[in-house]
Amino acid sequence: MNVEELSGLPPGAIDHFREEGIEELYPPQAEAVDAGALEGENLVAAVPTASGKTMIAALSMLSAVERGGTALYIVPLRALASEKKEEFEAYEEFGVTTGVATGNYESTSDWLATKDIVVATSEKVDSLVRNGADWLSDLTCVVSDEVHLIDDRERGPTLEVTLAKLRRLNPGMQQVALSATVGNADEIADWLDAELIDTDWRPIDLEMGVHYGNALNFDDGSTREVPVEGSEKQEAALVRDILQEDGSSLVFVNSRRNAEAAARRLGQVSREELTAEERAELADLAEDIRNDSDSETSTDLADCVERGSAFHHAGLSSTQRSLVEDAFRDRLLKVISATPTLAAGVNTPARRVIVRDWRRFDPSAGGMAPLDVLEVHQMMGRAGRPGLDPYGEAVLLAKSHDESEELFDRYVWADPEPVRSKLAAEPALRTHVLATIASGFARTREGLLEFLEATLYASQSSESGRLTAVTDDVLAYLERNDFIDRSGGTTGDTDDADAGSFTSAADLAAQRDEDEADELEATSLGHTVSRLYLDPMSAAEIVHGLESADERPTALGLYQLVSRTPDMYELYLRSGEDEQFGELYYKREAELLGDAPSEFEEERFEDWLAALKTGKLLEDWAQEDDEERITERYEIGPGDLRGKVDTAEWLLGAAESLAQEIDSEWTVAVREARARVEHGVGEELLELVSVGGVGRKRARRLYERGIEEPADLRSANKGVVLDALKGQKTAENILENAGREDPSMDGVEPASGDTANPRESRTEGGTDTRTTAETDRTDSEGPEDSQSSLGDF
DNA sequence: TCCCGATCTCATCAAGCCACCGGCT
DNA sequence: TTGATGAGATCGGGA
Repeated sequence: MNVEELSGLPPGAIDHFREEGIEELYPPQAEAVDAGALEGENLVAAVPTASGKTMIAALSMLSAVERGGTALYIVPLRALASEKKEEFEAYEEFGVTTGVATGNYESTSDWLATKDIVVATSEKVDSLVRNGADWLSDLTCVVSDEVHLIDDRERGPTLEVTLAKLRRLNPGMQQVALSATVGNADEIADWLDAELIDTDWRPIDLEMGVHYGNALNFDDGSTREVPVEGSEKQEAALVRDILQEDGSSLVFVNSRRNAEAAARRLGQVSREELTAEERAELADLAEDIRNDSDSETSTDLADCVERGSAFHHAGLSSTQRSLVEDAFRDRLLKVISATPTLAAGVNTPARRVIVRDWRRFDPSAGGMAPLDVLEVHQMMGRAGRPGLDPYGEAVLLAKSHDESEELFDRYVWADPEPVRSKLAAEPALRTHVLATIASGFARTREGLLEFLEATLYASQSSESGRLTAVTDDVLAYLERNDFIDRSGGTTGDTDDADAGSFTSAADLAAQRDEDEADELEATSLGHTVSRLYLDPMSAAEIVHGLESADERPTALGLYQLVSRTPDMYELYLRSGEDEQFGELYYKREAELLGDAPSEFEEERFEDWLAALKTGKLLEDWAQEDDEERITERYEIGPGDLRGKVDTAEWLLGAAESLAQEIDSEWTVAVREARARVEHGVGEELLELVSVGGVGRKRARRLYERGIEEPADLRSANKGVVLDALKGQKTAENILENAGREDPSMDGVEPASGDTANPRESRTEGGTDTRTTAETDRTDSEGPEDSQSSLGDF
């Protein structure tokens, strides 16, 4: 089918596609058009990655816009949201506008309402529903990308429930679901009342194979000699082999450490094939990586990159990740060793994909557990760059003949697992039941169960009792913690004396039969929790913690509190650290909020200490320890640090709202603790840091020179300011942001704080320029050198 | 006898990351 | 309840 034949698109769209080089539709795309993509029909497209799924979505959305509607595109990751945004923004040339809504993008609902296409993460959409964004009920087309993630234990239920809610809000809207090839795409199509497009078709061939010994055996029976020389690893031989044909490779491994080690080794291989020009470009790239953050991870990465090799995992900062991804797409980097982050993220195709580790440590399985077929296929699907490679190759590594056979059976010939809803689990329902009640989708228990009937879970499950049972447990939990009221029916103990205690939901299950016909209503607290997007269990923990504080909580106390909620990812204790943090615990026990578990409840006590570790990390950050020091001390990457800080910021923001809600007297303490994490500064710098352009380092330098608040910036000696801020441009910007009338720095010389008297160098008449003798610290060092490191306790 | 690389032993540790609000290191 | 890694110990060959 030729693009010319398409009808119902905005004028200019077809020209745009042709300019992009699109003339013919791929078969799955043509099939989608035949199935009514342009006429608002529901579709499920289960096709391999890079087979033009986005085009199917684009055609549906554009035709919906042309009919006067608006479209929503739901993605699983922020990074994908930005990627799609870039892609859709090109439609502006024919008048179709695009906006993005994710946690870190601007998100005023009014602004989004003006856009034709909105790209958002599933959580963001869920949050928008909870906060009652009106425009959501005007949607005429919703696309969900990577729907197979409904299978995910943590995040799948969110997508599932959100889709159900959007359907309820807009009964007539078009639903388009894009999925990897999965075992039961037909079930998903049934659930969504959609036409199914299920195909293995790919724009370029994918050959799958297993390397064993000196040979690479493909699924079509062909063989290729790839000898392993000396003591080198299989992946090294495979990377060299394809590199000699000027092809790139992607190596998937099962841990960060393995990714880094492999990248280091593969750098030996890739460096041999670099041109002088490439070396120079790589050196620049390495420099960018070093500049992005001070940490061992960055240095290691930069060292690899200079040789044309890189590693990629969640410990990298997002900047570093995109630097690596872009350079790989530009063929500058020859090989990336990655954890599964890369398979799930933005598009980074390679000529050859090597899945080195097909097992991953899984404590619940008691050892190494094989990866899902779906996951391995997702990695293999990264092989082959359309337009660049004649075909893609996906290779598994075997160390024995038996393993080779096993890998063929298990992954090459095998079909992916079916997608199964994970909704009927207590943690998932806890949050979604509350949200469903709070946002008015259900007002009674029956209404709630009826709503849940519209989910994939209900359509898949044969035993309907389970969902009901878990729902009842969850309702009891929510009521006990004062998030919902049940009236009309028999309500258990209504005085809520134990609102803050965490009675297990199961304990209360016994009373479920008594109150079948009751009405459900979220309490004011419940509404707040729902809107804040907190797990109710996190909220209960925070509320309880705040209520149990007799004195103003310290920052560490609050940091540990939010760190022990289920919404914070755990930082595990390494060997020996239980003692280290045990000591810290005894030293600072008084600061911690709520009841510590007994030391004899080993597991819970470990969790408590792990939360203390995370809390301490946040405290270090808020005491201006620098990145390098923290990443080293806690053995984490810059990406982890920023992730923790980000999450803490969010949770403390939520905690502040909760504190207000329960009339806690510690609201200000929470706000301050939050601001300190946000900016990574001590209390005394909070004022300064509120000025645009002033971060933790600049604030500290200004403060050391006696400039302690924004007002001081307006009156301070310019020479001193320039000395603190180095760059003239920076200094001018900051003065302007601080509201200074004459921010110009023309002709101003830096007045070195410790040698010259700032008042002499210029007569601006700063009010408070008492420079101190302690200014001479290096920028990278925190001010608190006395701040003990962990080893010092 | 010294030095350097190869080999062995042993302890250690293990994927990912979305969400409030509002403004920007 | 697995297995790759890396640090440190040990070994061995060449000069």
